[in-house]
Amino acid sequence: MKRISESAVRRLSIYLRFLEEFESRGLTTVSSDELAKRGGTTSAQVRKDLSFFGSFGKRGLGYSVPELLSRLREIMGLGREWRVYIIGAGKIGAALAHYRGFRQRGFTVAGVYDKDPRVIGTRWEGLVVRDIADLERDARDEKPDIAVLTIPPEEAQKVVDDVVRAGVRAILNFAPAQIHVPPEVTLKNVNMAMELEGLSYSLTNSES
Amino acid sequence: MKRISESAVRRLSIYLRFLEEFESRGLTTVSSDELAKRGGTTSAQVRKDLSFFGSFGKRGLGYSVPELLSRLREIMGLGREWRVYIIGAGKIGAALAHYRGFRQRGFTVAGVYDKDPRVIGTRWEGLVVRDIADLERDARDEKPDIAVLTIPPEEAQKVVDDVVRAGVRAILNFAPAQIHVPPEVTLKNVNMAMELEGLSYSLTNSES
DNA sequence: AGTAACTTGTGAACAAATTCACAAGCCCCC
DNA sequence: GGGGGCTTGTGAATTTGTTCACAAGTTACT
Repeated sequence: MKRISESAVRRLSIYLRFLEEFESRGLTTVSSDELAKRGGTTSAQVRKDLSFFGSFGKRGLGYSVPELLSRLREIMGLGREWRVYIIGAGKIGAALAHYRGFRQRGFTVAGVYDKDPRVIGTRWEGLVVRDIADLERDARDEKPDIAVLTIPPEEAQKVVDDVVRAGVRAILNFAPAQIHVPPEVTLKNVNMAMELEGLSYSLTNSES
Repeated sequence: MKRISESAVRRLSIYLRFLEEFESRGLTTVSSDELAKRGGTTSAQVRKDLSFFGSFGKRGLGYSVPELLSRLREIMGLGREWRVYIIGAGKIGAALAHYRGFRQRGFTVAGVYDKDPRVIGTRWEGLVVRDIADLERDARDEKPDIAVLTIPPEEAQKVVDDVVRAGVRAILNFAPAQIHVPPEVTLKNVNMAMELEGLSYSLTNSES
């Protein structure tokens, strides 16, 4: 199977969101053009993205909203529960745990870890904060699917090594650190500093 | 001037971070290969990215850390102060305001807004939370450079329209909503749901 | 049944981004 | 001052991603 680009996967996410909205509004079909307009892309792009996984539409008519929705959910792997460790009992982790779409899409917080002895043992978003020292052992045991890192950058690589050794296959990293993982592990970085710098760049270098 | 790609700007951010680290360790020169290894790219890529703005290196030697650092800072527009409105006095906004790198890179919180009457008027990260209804008027007055949106998706587009009308030229959007802005405004989206879905996708579709 | 109005799916053309590969420059040491 | 060992800067080649453009399928209407 040919590899789809990362940007295409992002677009699938966007289409999914619109389809959810369309469904809740009771619409039954949607055209590539409508999806494109809402998502800021072109209809050809939408069709190419979808055609990668099969042909789900009807010529002359468009796509069936419920069908495309269920196909996309399946493609994106949203049919099942994903168990997530949140490492770093801070504000970002809390925001994530609170986020409606998190549970809605099948993500469950299976454990929260921190290093600070004053925090360990306290309740946090309905869970008891565990000691980060036990992370690897617990992970071997509970086999979470995803680790979310919201800790200071200095400790990030060590923690990643721990969870990777324990078998975690996907990491969402909020620490402003460049993490290295073996090729079988998927790593996504979300870096606010980088986004801000991107804005700073475009504010500085735009002689539109 | 030819346009540099968005991914190239992101890489510049990464190089910048490493250079800061190298400087603090007292290193005076660095090669494209060292930057590449740390940043997960190739030396050719590093050189191409930098050559876009001029030639800062010395053949046989590499790049001078302090010089490249100051050049990159200048390129990225980090020499000055950027005034930021945070819209939505929630956890993500607080995480951002707390983030060391935020101030360090010249970003200052110039105002915090919320809609909730119970929150308006209270102190939040050293500032008094203002009423989101006054947003447009205040923005016309204070002319912030950047607006960070950490509010529910339903209200996001309206708020964006307000700040754009008031002259804001850059928006960092954490709301899981597709926002539309005129072409002269730079918009960056950070969408946790999307990142998680990306992980879900790769966990599902990896027969490595 | 025929026609008009749509919309998909997809090769082919195009554009953008990345990698290759190598001449040219620099430093150090003998 | 010449040679060896590095490293940059950059056109050219390659790979990857996007857009075009159109045949083919579908529905609705007469």
